[in-house]
This record gives sequence, structure tokens and C-alpha cells, in this order.
Amino acid sequence: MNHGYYAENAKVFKALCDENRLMILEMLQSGEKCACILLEKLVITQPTLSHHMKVLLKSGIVTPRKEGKWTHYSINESGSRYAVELLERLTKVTASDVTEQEECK
Amino acid sequence: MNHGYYAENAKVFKALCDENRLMILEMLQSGEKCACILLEKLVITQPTLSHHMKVLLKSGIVTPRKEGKWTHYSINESGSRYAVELLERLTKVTASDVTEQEECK
DNA sequence: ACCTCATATCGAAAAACATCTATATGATAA
DNA sequence: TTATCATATAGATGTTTTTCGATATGAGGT
Repeated sequence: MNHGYYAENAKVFKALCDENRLMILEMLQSGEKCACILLEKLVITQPTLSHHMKVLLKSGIVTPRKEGKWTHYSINESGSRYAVELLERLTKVTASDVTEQEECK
Repeated sequence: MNHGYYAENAKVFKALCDENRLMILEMLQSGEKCACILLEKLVITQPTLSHHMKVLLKSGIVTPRKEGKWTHYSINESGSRYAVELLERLTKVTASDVTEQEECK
């Protein structure tokens, strides 16, 4: 539970807190998409898309597939399962310390 | 699916992409905590904690309970269920458009 | 009424992030 | 091997976020 632990977890959610990245994710739900397709549906430049894809890849939620000049992106099922399970774990209430509650007064 | 839709969803995840807020969430897992308890375990000032709690409250993941001078915070089960379901929804692959795939060449 | 303590708000500074233009890389096609 | 196209990287800029110190608010206690 060192510094890196929280930073690693935060990275997964950081990938999800930009509107354009949420739109990208939505487009990938219906299947793998080429960067060029994503680009023409979003109102951002190519370098900005490249930046967003890098963030999504690093979070583990999306995987790339190179094919010649093109890069195709798709939702990584194990990565997104990890994210869902992480969120479930983080918000699960154990409420085990009713007795060990510290006082404020 | 207007602008606000993505911004609203992003807000939920924005609450989760700060290391201090993840630590706060972890502390709340074992039950309701007073702000003063959270403050003494984190290396941030009181106004900064106040800011983080506001972000968590607005996301719906945490609820407050006022008791005299103190404010006690706890994980909101319906709010966090919403967040988990949102993430599941966003990463669910339907892969329905194998035929409607657009060409790149 | 006054003092004290817990929390919230304000305003400023610093850090992180999204975005752009320009350019580099790396692959295919001529 | 040169030109072209898709994507990546570099560097600059504006915006958003985190953080702080100072101060306001609001609830008890004296």
C-alpha cells in the first residue's frame, strides 16, 4: 500500500475522466475501430487522438492491433474487468470497525 | 448523448482519479469516519481535505452526516453501485458491427 | 455574549492535463 | 529510392485541478 499502489489505481480511472476518451470507449463497444475512423467522428486533431489513445492503452482498458500503416483499437476485456473489479473493491463496505471507531471529542 | 452526458459520466470517474481520494475511500470502507480522523491520517491541510470531500460528495460515491461540529462521511452504496454499473456499461463489448466495419484504404 | 473548535470558502500559486502546430517515424506504393 | 499516407513525438499554450494560507461560518461550551 505504498505510493505507487494508489497512483496505479488512479491511472485506471484517469483514463475514464475525459469526455473524448469516453466517446472513444463508446465507439469501441461496437467492435474494433481504426484510429482514422475514430478521428473522423471526433472534433479533435490527430495528435490529440494519439495522446488519448496512449492514455487508454496505458490504463489497460484498450488494446492496439497494428496492421500495415493502420492501428486498430479495441476494448481489452481483461483490462476492463480489472477496472470494474477494482472499483467494486474500492467501494465495498466492510464496516468491521464499529468497535474500533475513534472519538472526535 | 449530448455534451452533458459525457461530462456527467466523466465526473464520476474524476472523483476516483486522485490518490488522496482513493486513500479516503479506502478508509471509509471500514465504516463511517469523521473528517478529523481522515485529516490526521493524510498529509494534506484541512482546506484540501474539504475540497476532496466536496468532489467525492458531488460524485455521489460518498455521503455526509452532520453531528454538531463534526461531519462524518461514509460510502454511499447506491452511488457506488451506480459508478460500478456505469463502468460495466461503458466497457461492455457488443461487437455488433462486424459487417458495418468501415474501410481505411 | 464571547471563546473555541470543526469545517467551508476565498484567492493565489503550482502542478497536471488537453490541445494545438510543426515535425519525425515508419510503412506501403510508385 | 522517393513520394505518400497513418500515426507518434516534441514543444508551446491555455485550462483545469490540487494545494496552500488566510479568513468566514456555524455549532457548542463557558
